[in-house]
Amino acid sequence: MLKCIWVNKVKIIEIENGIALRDIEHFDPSHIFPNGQAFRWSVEEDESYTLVAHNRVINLKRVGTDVIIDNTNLDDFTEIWYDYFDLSRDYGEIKTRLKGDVELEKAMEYGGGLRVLKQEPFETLITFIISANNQIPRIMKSVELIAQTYGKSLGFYRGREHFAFPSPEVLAKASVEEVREITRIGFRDKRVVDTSELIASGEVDLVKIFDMDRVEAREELMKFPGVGEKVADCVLLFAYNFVDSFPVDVWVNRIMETLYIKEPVSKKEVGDYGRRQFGDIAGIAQQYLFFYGRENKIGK
DNA sequence: TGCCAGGGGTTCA
DNA sequence: TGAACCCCTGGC
Repeated sequence: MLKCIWVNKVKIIEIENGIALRDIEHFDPSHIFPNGQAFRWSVEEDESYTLVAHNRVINLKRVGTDVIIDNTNLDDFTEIWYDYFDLSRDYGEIKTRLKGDVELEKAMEYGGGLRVLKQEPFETLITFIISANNQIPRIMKSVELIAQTYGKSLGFYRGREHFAFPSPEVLAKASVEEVREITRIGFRDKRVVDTSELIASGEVDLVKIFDMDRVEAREELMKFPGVGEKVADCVLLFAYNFVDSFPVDVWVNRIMETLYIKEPVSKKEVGDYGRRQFGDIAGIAQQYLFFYGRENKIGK
């Protein structure tokens, strides 16, 4: 007899080597992953997405009105993936609140399956330090090389060996020269090792940041070398679930100038505008606009 | 073929 | 405030 549970209005059914989220709305892996919030996923030939996180490898695919998650079970879903995919949040209600904004309506129509992931803080911090003045394919390659070199093997899935992201302790002990040589992260090498050291030594506590308000948490994150305003805002949004955080990169800058502000302004002004305009869900609005704007090259 | 600009920013002067 | 920064890719 296959087990079936309900979690917050979502019906989850145990299937062979995985689970099915039945009739689930606002959840499409092809909107969630290519949006630059995560870097440890890959597209398979059958257009499903394989993800490495929390020392596990899972595979997701939208099939009709369901989302199929392979290589997992009900326990992992309730303990890990429910939070990871931000399933306690009512995206239907958020979309209703954002209605009336013409640009956002177009963006939500385009990327309606987006969700803001709640990723592991250390991995998110390091990957966004690597993202500075970098490009997504290269970031993904570097992060994979870090995992292969310093992380433990998670075994084979779909013919490939996968590796966990290493701990701060392991990365703190790595030599800067070796990190540069192996992972191709260039001048970001020292920032990655030094940040790992600050965490491994206990000088900065990533767990404590969960108890801070957004402004305080942002200041704390900016203590790390390689973390400026943009990287801090990304970590707040994608790891700590501060959905009022509004990261402004070159794309968001262009998109906001083109669709809303109608004149060139500084990144800081764009950030202030976004938070003022979209309030406590600014980060989610940012994700819809980013996906829509980048895929359609708005402002470029 | 080979050169050059530019990229999900941050740091240092 | 502005240049420099690793490395890689796409455009010419």
